Amino acid sequence: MPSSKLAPERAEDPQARRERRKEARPGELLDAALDLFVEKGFAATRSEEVAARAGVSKGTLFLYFPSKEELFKAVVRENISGRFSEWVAEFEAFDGSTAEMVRYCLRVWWERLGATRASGITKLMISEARNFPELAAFYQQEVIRPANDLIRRILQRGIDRGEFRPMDIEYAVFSIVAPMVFLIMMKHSLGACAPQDYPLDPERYLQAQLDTLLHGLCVQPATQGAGA
Amino acid sequence: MPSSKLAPERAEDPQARRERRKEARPGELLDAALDLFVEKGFAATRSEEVAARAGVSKGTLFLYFPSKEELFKAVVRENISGRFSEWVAEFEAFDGSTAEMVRYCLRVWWERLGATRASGITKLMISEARNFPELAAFYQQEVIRPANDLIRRILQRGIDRGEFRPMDIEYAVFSIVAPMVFLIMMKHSLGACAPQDYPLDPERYLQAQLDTLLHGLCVQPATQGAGA
Amino acid sequence: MPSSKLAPERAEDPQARRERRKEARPGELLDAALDLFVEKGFAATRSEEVAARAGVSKGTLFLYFPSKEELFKAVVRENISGRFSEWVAEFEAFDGSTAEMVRYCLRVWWERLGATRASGITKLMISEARNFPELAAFYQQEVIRPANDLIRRILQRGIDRGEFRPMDIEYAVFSIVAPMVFLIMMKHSLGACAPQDYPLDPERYLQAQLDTLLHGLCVQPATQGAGA
Amino acid sequence: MPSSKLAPERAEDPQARRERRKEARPGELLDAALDLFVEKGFAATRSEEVAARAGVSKGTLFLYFPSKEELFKAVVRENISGRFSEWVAEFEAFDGSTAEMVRYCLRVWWERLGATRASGITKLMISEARNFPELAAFYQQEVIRPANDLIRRILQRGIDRGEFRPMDIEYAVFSIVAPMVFLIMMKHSLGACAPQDYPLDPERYLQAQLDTLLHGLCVQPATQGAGA
DNA sequence: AATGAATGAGGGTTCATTCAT
DNA sequence: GATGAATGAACCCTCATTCAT
Repeated sequence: MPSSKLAPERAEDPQARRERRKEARPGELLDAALDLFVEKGFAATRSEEVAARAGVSKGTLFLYFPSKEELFKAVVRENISGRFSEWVAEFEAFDGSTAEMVRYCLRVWWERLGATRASGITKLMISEARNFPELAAFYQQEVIRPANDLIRRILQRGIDRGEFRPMDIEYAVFSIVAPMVFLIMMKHSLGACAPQDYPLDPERYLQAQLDTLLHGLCVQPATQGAGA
Repeated sequence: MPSSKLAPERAEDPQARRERRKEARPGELLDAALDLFVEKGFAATRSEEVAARAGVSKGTLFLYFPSKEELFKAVVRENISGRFSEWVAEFEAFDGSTAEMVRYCLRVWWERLGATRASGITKLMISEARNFPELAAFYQQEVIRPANDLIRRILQRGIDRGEFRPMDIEYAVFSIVAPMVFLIMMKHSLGACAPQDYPLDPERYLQAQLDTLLHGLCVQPATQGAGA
Repeated sequence: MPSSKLAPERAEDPQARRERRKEARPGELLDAALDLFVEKGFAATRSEEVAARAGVSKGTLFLYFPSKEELFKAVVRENISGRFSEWVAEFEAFDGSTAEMVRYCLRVWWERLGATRASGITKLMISEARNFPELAAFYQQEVIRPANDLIRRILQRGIDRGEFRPMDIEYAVFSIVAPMVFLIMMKHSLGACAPQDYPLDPERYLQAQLDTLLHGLCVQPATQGAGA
Repeated sequence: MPSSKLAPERAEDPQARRERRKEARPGELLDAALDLFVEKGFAATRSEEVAARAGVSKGTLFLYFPSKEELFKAVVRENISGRFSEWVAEFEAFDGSTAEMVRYCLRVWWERLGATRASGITKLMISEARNFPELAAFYQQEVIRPANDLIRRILQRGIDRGEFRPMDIEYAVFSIVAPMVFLIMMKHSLGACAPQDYPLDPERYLQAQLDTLLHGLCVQPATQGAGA
């Protein structure tokens, strides 16, 4: 009877497959839930739909997650994996100009996050933060702070090397973050609703943002703060 | 003893009070609805709660607004789109440099929208767009399109007058929109959860964004697109 | 002040008109209610609509009729005016053959009842009888019994004069009543819904019913009851 | 001591009982719905009441029928239109004279529909048609059209075989339909209120209608249309 | 008498959650 | 563990009825 366990490489017997599936269950459910939460928001996602997409019954979902809220929390926590350390290292080894670094930053961000399913987490988090304050705190700590730190260091590098003008670094960080967040929100919300009204081409968008970001709108560097 | 307080100007004509109430009702309901929609989202806001907060019964709400969706639209019109024409006129009469115009734009936007409760509508709409396509379309038409048009015209003016460098206007619009949307999202989402983690001072934020926006990060206006 | 009452022929003063209207109110309300009850049934008729059609406010309706049910009862009672005595006299004076009498009966019925708004009462009564048993009893007594009596006498005359074959008079009455009731029901229900599906021409309908009624479907008078 | 009653045939497999219940549910619900629709009308029948009568909760009803309208349609299909094909086949195989066919038609109709609870559907439909146009259209298509077609063919057969006189077939159909509809209306409307006033014996009623239908009232087949 | 703003009990429908199997 | 039938609390919206004016 346990012979099947002794012959792992042979044709799967159903018992074994079942065991493996059992362990995979939570992951499959979280996967399905991520998609649906991102697409429809927390309230509008039906538990049954999550279960169906994961290929199990409604009851099973509640076997693994005691409530829809807990499922949501698990989804977010599961998907906020800090890959920041790796990126930080990358940027520390970066060699070019800081302007190039900023360009690289947005490009990399888009490729590794913005364009992937993970961007849905950002959208989700921003949309539902008020309903899940503990998650929001978690997200703040795990994602936002490290990201801001990284960007802050890039800006500081630019200033230190005389490439960037002096600036209010703390808030200038948002000059880089805002375009990214905005793109994600568009992609997952209004842009997903009526694509014809938002023909948002990410490449072109990022290019335009970078141009503004690095050089501003004005022809001549005007005296800062003038007229404000 | 507080009789003077009870009849301050003249004896209230009860008919008049009733009439006043009737005229005040829509406003009171819109007020309550705005608060609740922003606080809990469209779907999670119960009609009865809106009515209760306005001090009337459930049925009364539907005397003034035929459905929850129409109530939402009325909230949007009352707080945002109904005011565009006035703002557009203001900008058409604007006399200074286009850089000043952009500064003025963000400042006015912040004072009249961003800083008010109405800004919650934007957050709400972006969060829930996918669940309410009809509302999203309405918002797109009534708010987003006019706003984008206005900004596009400002940018065009800058270019025409030789104040702004040539640019991809269609997408440069987002350079102005993104900082505003980002501020709103922070204010109503993560920022509303843990204000201590986001000591976001709007004035300082806007100042920093404007600096980047107009002059970019770099010391020297680099050749556009170079180094990318 | 009461001068207006003394000068009835002069231009109406509003007070007088109001007085007259006041007396006409119940009738106008019953009138409006009849139309709507016939058209939409009791449950689906909204009180406010009745009031509106009568040109008064919702509140006024309840001034005259304490509830929708009472209004309904009043509508039916008001419209069941027995004009039977007059018709009975007419038929007693009838001179032609009894077959002609039957033809005359259906034609007269159609002209004076079936084609008029009064037919709505029949539809209404049959539709709502179960919900208003007292009205049903009233209708039975005031309308159905006299009508059946009249028809029974016509049939008896035919038999007595050797024009009609012997028959189960009590039930043969329905041979005349059924086509009339059926026409009314069609006219006010399914036929009013999808006229294109029921191109019911009353004249042609009555003609066809009379043909069957008087001569039957068979070519030869078969032996009665054969094969049954 | 009544243990034998508790396990009459064999020990119930609980799974089997549950399965059986699931399969029985739609039927039980349709049953309850038929009763209530007939008794109170479509609009006045509350979903919860249907569920309660079937011994389930409100929610369960909507597990089996997506809406009250669909429930009604299912009731009609279950009780009327679903049985037409079988009846049509019966008539196509009919061998006797067409007069016998008509007699058979009314008798069968009475036994299988008129005398059953399902006849209430007809009354209901006629009473409420104007309020539920979609249901009316459904009923027209699923019930009335097939029934009329069948009757039309019977009449045509009579004419073709020289048994029936030439006639306005389209309208002669009503000569057969009207007595049936009338009987139903009496049974479910006025007759259901005050049975003592309507001692309507269906057998005798149908016999009398058939006599008139086949042979008319007159002793001699008069020249058609004469005297009108 | 007349008004019409306000009420609030329902009714159809949804869906997270439970639990017998 | 897994299932999915069943539940029932909500939620949006309607409309007969009331009552202050």
